[in-house]
Amino acid sequence: MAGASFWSQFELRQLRCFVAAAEELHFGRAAARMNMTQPPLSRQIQLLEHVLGVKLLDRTSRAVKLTPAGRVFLLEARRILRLTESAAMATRRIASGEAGTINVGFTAASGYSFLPRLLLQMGSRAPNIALVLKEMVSTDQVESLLTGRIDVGFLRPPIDRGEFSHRRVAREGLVAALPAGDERLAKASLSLADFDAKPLITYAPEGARYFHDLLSAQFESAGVTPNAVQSLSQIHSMLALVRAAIGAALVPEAAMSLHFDDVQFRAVETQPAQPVELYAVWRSDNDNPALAAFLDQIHEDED
Amino acid sequence: MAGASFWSQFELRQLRCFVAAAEELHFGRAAARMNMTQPPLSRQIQLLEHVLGVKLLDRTSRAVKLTPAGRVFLLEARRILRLTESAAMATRRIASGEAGTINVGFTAASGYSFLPRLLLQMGSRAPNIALVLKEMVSTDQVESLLTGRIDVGFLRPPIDRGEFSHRRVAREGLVAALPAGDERLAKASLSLADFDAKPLITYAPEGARYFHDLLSAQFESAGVTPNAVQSLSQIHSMLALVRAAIGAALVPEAAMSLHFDDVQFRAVETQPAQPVELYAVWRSDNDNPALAAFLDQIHEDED
DNA sequence: GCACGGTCATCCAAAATCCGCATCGGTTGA
DNA sequence: TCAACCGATGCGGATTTTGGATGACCGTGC
Repeated sequence: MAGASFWSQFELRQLRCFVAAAEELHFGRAAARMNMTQPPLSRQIQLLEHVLGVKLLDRTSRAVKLTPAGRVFLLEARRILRLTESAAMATRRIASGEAGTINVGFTAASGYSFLPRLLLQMGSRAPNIALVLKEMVSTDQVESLLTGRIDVGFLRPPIDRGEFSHRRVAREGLVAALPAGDERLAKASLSLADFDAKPLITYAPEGARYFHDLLSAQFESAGVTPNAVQSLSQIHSMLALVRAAIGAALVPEAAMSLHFDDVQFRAVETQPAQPVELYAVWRSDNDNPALAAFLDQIHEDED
Repeated sequence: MAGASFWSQFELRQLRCFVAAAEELHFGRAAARMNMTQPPLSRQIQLLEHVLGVKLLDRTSRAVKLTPAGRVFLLEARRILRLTESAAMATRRIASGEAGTINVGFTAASGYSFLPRLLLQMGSRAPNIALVLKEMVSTDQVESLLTGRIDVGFLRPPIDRGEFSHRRVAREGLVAALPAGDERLAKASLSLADFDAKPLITYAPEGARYFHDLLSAQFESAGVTPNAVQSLSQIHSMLALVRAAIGAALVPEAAMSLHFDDVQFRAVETQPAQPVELYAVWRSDNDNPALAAFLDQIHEDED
């Protein structure tokens, strides 16, 4: 091979040598600062100049001066070196979980109360972890967890997949949403019997399987049969129908943060008292370091 | 020596290897792209990971994947490499004179006509050369040239220093500035005799030595003695006095671009016809590559 | 179930690089 | 004229890097 020494690119070592020399304007002192002797420093700078094809330092035996091109390159070199430092720092922070990005899936209902609290808490305790929120129903969350589109999902049971870990993050009770003028508003709290044979807006089994099954079980074990006048899957749509006095609805407590004119809420006694559960679910083999820091912030006692 | 291998810093070669591997997600192909074999590429990436203290690539014998930290570092690495390219490019352009910065000194009078034309021309023919303009009198320009505060000065003769090079860039005639109503306005052009014993605003020998000496010599060789009613060094101040009908003034043609109400100009015949000279002056040992490109744009025939 | 192909890590000898000592050439100031 | 200083260069030795051979591991297909 003819020694085609094509080093068309310089190295950071050369930049560091050059910056030291340009700042000291003295090869000996620059070499001392770089913990080496003067000859190798001279060579590194010669190499850099050769790669660039540009003379950076005007050196006489008595004085070292920057050329105009050297002045410009000094600024660039300092910027590059700063960038390498910050890149290393940023990457270490990502790896340590101190900073990072987490893609979060959540159901509409969890967005009413749980998620805002969580965001607030994350903002103060882990300000460098960015959360990318994606609203999707529970089944889509499972799919997205498997493909890695989200790191963690907030969803309703059941969670069956073996490759998932999960943690219950919230429990809440049911409340009745009643239209203005409903006679049950006179009571401070209701029992399931108060809904027997009364018009009730219920959950669609396809779009809101969890709430549908939950209410079905509750009413069955209480021996109560409400009059299902309509079934929907979105809570805010249900409240709109309540407002129109189509019937009552049973919604999770968190939905009380949705304010509708002429719709009022009353506690409902159930067995157990807080039957509505929300789980955080993530892949056990998720390697996002920020996820651990995130999960540290998720505890049920927050509710 | 205990092997205190403190390499707390990575090298660009490692970044290039990492970017190749991260883009190919295959060590063999990445090595081929880097014109080397797979083992050294593996080592470079291991070294990089060791320096950062962060695992960047998840490698099984079947697949290579970026870790979250690796994804972030890939962006940073690409940015650093882009920056090195553009830094080299920019520096080469500076060195070739294609781009750069030139500090330019100029006298107030040269700013009226010559400098605007020059700026326009430079803007179209050498758009990457930035001109930093500093107005100063000729003596200050000489001082600034010596200390390097300006690369080139536009000034009046004499230029005596041996370390300077110079080039005449403009010659122009003298014109008379006359107040409204002056009887000499009836003539199309004047001779120096028209100023004999008439009130004339002259140049101060300290602040405007060149014009003072020029006019003194002109009048003396013509055998004319005007009545010097006032002496100033700034042309626009002189024109203000002309407007107030204090007297006439002799100014370079370029000053005609200064418009004063009630001040009109008439050509004045002199010997030679264009006695006012402007020179570009620079240090012969100035190493600013942009200066050569700049001087290419400076020719007397522009006037 | 087993052989095979593919992939990345490791080992090791050879090559390349880098370092530092000694020295040179050129300049400055005494 | 000489001594001191500074950066460049030559050269021998230490260090690092390279690349072929090999190993370990894992899917795949027969």
